[in-house]
This record gives sequence, structure tokens and C-alpha cells, in this order.
Amino acid sequence: MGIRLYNTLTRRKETFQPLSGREVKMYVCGPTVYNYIHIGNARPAIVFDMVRKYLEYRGYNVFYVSNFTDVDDKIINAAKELGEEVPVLAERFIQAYFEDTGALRVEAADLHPRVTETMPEIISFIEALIDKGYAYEAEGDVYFSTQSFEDYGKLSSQSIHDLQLGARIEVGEKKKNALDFALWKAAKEGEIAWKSPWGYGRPGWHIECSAMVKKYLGDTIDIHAGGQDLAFPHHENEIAQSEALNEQKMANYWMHNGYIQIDNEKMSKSLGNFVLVHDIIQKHSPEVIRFFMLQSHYRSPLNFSEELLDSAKNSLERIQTTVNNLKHRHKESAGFGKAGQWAEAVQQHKHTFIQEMDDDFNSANGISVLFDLVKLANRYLQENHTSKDILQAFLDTIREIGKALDIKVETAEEILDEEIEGLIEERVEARKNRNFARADEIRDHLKEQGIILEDTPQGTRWKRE
RNA sequence: GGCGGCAUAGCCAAGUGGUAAGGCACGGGUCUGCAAAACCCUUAUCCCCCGGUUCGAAUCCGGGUGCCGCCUCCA
Repeated sequence: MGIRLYNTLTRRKETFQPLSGREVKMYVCGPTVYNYIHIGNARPAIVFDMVRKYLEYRGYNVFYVSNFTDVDDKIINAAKELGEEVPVLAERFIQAYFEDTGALRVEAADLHPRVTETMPEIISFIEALIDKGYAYEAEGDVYFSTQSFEDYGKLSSQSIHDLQLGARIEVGEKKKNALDFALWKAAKEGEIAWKSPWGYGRPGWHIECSAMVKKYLGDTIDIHAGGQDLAFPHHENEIAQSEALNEQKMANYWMHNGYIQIDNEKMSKSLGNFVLVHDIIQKHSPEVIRFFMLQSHYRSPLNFSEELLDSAKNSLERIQTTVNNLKHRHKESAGFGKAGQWAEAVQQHKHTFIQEMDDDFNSANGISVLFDLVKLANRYLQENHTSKDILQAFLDTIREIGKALDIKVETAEEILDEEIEGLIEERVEARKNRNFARADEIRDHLKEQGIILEDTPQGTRWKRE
């Protein structure tokens, strides 16, 4: 069957077929680096990181490129406000981006090109568009003429006619048509600028992605992705630029993630309801945030609240607890019984996981299969005699699924200091002698230090709160 | 005005023709010295509303209601 994914371009789920064998070229629109990222920015980072890792799990080699917009109006304004140089500010937030997304288990792209490092390619791209008659210069600006590109609107399924009715024209703009967009903007007095055939200036927002895709991935790529709001106009404009110049399809599959909402409203600066990753991970573990996001389908809108994060934390702990319990029993079980119903059931769950994930990266269903497997494992753990091999099969499969989604299915093993170890020993003795007062005293004392004790038929265990 | 999305239990969330996954929370039970963890049971006769198609629809069609987004920088 293979992988099927929803293509915004055709508005259908399609069988995924890369251009070249098992090689996948993937481009994800990255952030404008003028602030710390908010959880809305985190969603595409997490979701497409999951897509990448799942493709790799399924045997594809993914070449993943994601840009940094490191010069534009927002950055210039932020730099002005903070009295900082544009490149310094951009660099600072690029590093912050890596820290925040790293905490969310997002793997760095193979390449993270920046606008400021792609200037020659951007300029020659624009020159070529002018030569082909798709763009025109106007007093130091260069605009793309949308009317000259026949397919304009195909991604967002809008007609040029309808778009024009809704378009706003700002006073003083130099473009000929309301829908035309800037490829190059002439510099204002004192602004950071690059030399070009049209004078000093800087690129418009959309051209960078077209230039970077062409430079690093080629004229046609497999997957181009980003947030839903980028479909129009950003991706529409990218298509216009790239396909006008290359006369080839820019990307075979366009993927767009749904929005994060707060109280069912879009997160935005004007509403003042945005949550920075930098802040939220002080209170909630980034692993929980990742798990939370993957618990719903990437295209659905996703409401965000701290209560939902708390609930997700409990869910994730259910998995981690089971893995812990499997590990404990594994240590003290003998190795026999590789085959049989339990082993078959484990295998079956793995296949179901793949089946669900193959269907448009349905991580919500993938995770529910993981919970089914956890339940099965817990049932197995109720048995009086367990086999090391079966326990290993459970552990392997849970870890494998965990890795495919890159969610944290197990907690790090720690070593307790001798004093605490001694107290646990003392409590075991106390319980043997039915001195429950002392036993409870020790348990309460350790709880204050964040250590939870559990008495099982196989002995006393501990875990961190 | 144009384009698009969403509406499923207290909460979150799958499911796009075959008779409602999964998680959190709640209640009852088992286990336990008591707990914790886990297991078992219970929890939507029903999927925003009204029509229609069908042997059969949460799922398809028509109409309506509510909410959200894009069309301006935005993940």
C-alpha cells in the first residue's frame, strides 16, 4: 500500500511517490527570527519533524531543508526598538530557535539556509523573471506580475478575479496591479541593504524560498510544507515565481498543518494570547508538549491550554510507567517463550501502527495503537510468570514506535544516593516485621523528596514524581 | 463579497457507507497492611439541526445553525 498523504494542491489524499526511489526532498518554511518562537511556530516544527522521522522509519532518505528569514521588516523594526544590529538580533534568535526546537526533540534540518547568505541566487532569480517578462521594476522595487502567470491561485483554489475584489491597495504603492507582490524592495534611508541591479535594497519575503529550493533541492521537489496560513499568499507566490522561471512543477506534494488556537481563537500578537516555547517549557516539559501535539492529527486545529498539557502529561506517564514495569520484570524473568499469542499480538500492534501512520501521518491513531499495546503489556504483567523474551518484545516494539514518533516513552534510569537506598532497605525490613508505622514514615519522607515507592509482588520499586 | 476548515461523552480526540478507537477525569470492584501502579466493570441507543439517498449513514446529497481561519505581516 505505502504511504498516503493529503496534498493541498489536489485537495486529496494521494499515494506518496518520491521523484527518485527512496530519496525524499523536503522543504519546510522556517521562522522569521525576530523573537522567541511561540507554540504556533512549534507545531510545524514538530509535525514535519515527525513526518521526516516517520519517512525515515519507513526506509526513505529524507533531505530536509528549512530556511531562516533573517532580514525583513519585522526584524528591522525589532532591531530598531532594541537598539541592536539586525544581524546580531537575527543570530540571537536563530540560536534560541535551535534551543527551543531541540528541547521539543526536533532534529536540525540538513540545511538551514538564510536569506542573507542566498543573496546572489535571489538577485539572479529576480533578473531571470524580469527577462522572461514575469516581473517589472518600479523605482527601485521589483514586482511579480501575477496576471502574467496563468496558474496563479491554483494552490489556494482562488481565481485572480475573486482575489482582486478582496485585495487592498495601499496608498503610495508602486505596483501596477493589487495582486502583484514585491520581489525586491528598495532600501529606505539608513536601512540594512544589499547592492542589486535596481539599486540598494533587500528581497521581498516570498522570493527567498523559491531561490533556496532551486539552489539546494532543484526545480522540482517532493514535499513542500508549512503552516496553513502560508498557503496563501506565500506558497501561492512561491509557485508563481518558481514555475514561471523553471517551467516545472515546484513541488509534487504540498502539506499544511492546522493552527494552534487559544480558547478557540487564533494565537496572535494583537490578541495578546501567544505563548512562547521559551516560557512554557519552564512549567511543562517539552516532551509533553511534543506528545500533546502529536496526539491530534496535524491538519486539525488544535486548542492549547495548560490544562490540556497536564492531561497529556498524565497520558504520557501511563506509557512511561508501563515501560518501567516491563524493565523491572525483564530483569528478573528467565528467557523462554519467544513465540505464542503474546508475541503475535505485539507484532500485530506494530503492523497496525504502520497502517495508521501510513494514512496521512495519523499520529493520533498511531498513539492510540501505542496505548493499546501498553494495555496489552499491562495485562501480560499481571501474569505470575513472565518470559524475558516476551517482555523484550514489548519493550522493543514500544521503543520502536516511540522512536518513529520520537516521543519520550521511557524515563532515564537513575542511581539513588546511599542514604535513600538505605531508607528503602530499612522500610523493606520494617514491613517484614509489620512495623507499618515506620514503613509509612519512610515512604512519606521520601515522597517529600519526590521519590514514590511502590510495593509489588516482585518487591519494592521507586520512581521520581 | 471570494476561498477554506471545524462541530463526536465532563474534557481531549480518532473514525468518511456496515452499526461509535484511544487518552484524561469521574464512579464501582479486584489486588495491597495502607497506598501506588495495574487489571476488570460502568460511562455517547448515539455523533449541531432539518430533510433526502440507501437494506444500512456520524460517515453520501440538499438546506440550515454555530464557531474558526485565509484573502494585509503571520506557522
